[in-house]
Amino acid sequence: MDGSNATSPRPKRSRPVLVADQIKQWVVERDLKQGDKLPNESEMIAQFAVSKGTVREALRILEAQGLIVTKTGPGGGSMVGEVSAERARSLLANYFYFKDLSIADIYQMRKVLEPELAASLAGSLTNEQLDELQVLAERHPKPAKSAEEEKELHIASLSFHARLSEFADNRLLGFVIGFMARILTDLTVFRGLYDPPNIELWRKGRQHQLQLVEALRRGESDNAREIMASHMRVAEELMRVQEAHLARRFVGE
Amino acid sequence: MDGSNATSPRPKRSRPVLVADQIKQWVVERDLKQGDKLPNESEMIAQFAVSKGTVREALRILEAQGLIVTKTGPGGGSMVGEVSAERARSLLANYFYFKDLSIADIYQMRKVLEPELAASLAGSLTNEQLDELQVLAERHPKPAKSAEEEKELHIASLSFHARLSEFADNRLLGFVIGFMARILTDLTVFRGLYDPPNIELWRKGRQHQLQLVEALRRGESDNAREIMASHMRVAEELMRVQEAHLARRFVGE
DNA sequence: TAAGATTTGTTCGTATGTATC
DNA sequence: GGATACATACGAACAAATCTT
Repeated sequence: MDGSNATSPRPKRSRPVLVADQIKQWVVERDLKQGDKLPNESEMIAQFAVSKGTVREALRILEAQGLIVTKTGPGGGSMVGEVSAERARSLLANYFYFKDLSIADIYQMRKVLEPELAASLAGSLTNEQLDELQVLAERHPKPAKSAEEEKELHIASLSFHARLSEFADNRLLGFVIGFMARILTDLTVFRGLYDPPNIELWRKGRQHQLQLVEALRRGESDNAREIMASHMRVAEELMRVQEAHLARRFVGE
Repeated sequence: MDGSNATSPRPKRSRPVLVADQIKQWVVERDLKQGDKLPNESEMIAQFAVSKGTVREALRILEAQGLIVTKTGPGGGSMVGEVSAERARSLLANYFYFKDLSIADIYQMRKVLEPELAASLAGSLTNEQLDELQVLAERHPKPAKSAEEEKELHIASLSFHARLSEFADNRLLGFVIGFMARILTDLTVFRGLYDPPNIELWRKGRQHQLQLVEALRRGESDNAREIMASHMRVAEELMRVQEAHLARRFVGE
């Protein structure tokens, strides 16, 4: 589950984190599953011989990591909870907050991972899933006329990839791709990464997504891989141009 | 930094997490960097008009995510902290705790990411770094004779990859590879993924690592990529055999 | 070394809120 | 609606850690 297997000289752990570790250990030892209940506060107070406040701080620690959820009322208390994908993405985004990834970094990975995902999804999606993807790809039939429209276009395109990543059988592959889509979305929202409009590239990008859905529908694995690879080359070009533009703005003013 | 941008109907947030969000916002608004100090407990109590216990729970939430560190004594208090790579790996591992990734899942990614890393590292490492990698690769010159020795061998091999990942310029690529090395190490430790000894494959694996260091030293990017690709094929075979063995043990007894 | 100041760490008692029956 | 079982929140006091002199 965790480990918290830090290094040697152990910098002194406060009682709440100690209690949190014990609770984690308690869960792992008993092999508890999602939804299984933990002892309530008063039992923990007795069990660990600490005060109410300390137990509560320990529970908040576990809650912040998404490991437990807590409900009030009779039959309430804490139970083992599933760490949601959204929470995992947020926690990981915190790690990269000060690392400032470049567009090039992200696309170095997208270029190899997205085609891999496309290939492994060919022929394994339901018609419902394929139709949903098609709807996502068909949005915004008109190329963007303004920077604001281009921003929307960009976010829409990323949501196509985000949704695709959720269909992955390989949860690790799906998570990493979804995480990158989220990072790029954040960049698009927070920074000005959406102008100037680049009609020709967007047209190609939309065509790629539609072609990809068709290839997936027909179960053409290699074809899907190749289409996605092309799509990534276009998308990278689009982002690269905008990154350069952004840099120019910063320097020029 | 975070977002916590959940979906619409908002399931009711307790006061500590509310305060934690406010503190986060406070940090982002002021663009605080690592090491910058936050207000102390009593100031926060006044600022947010909540009790000491509530403030402390909020601080534990942020601490659990690695966002702040807290010290006692004069000049103490909370400050913005760097989320360590180890903590980020632990938090992410929690997400995958119930997802049980297969060996195949992990190697689908390693096969494309590790060669990419190797290629991008060629010619950009210092002699010191290269020597350290060589030492790691040269450990265990004798093939394993027992299951226990094979386990050590496996962990040593993974630590080579973990160290390599820390040298990556691309922090995202480095993190994902390091995370996979950790997951595989955990599997090796917790489950019995190390016998029977497979001498021939291990010999090949060790040769690959030594060849890789040489290629990196000479700055041969394509060569490094190809060696790592071979290495991954061997490693996958090694793990695949052991996974089958493990499955047989579970069924057979 | 020792004393004092500062700030977090921990406990306890009490009261309030909330969901279930 | 009322009783019950549980978490939530507050406030005051004391303990421990750490810096300064």
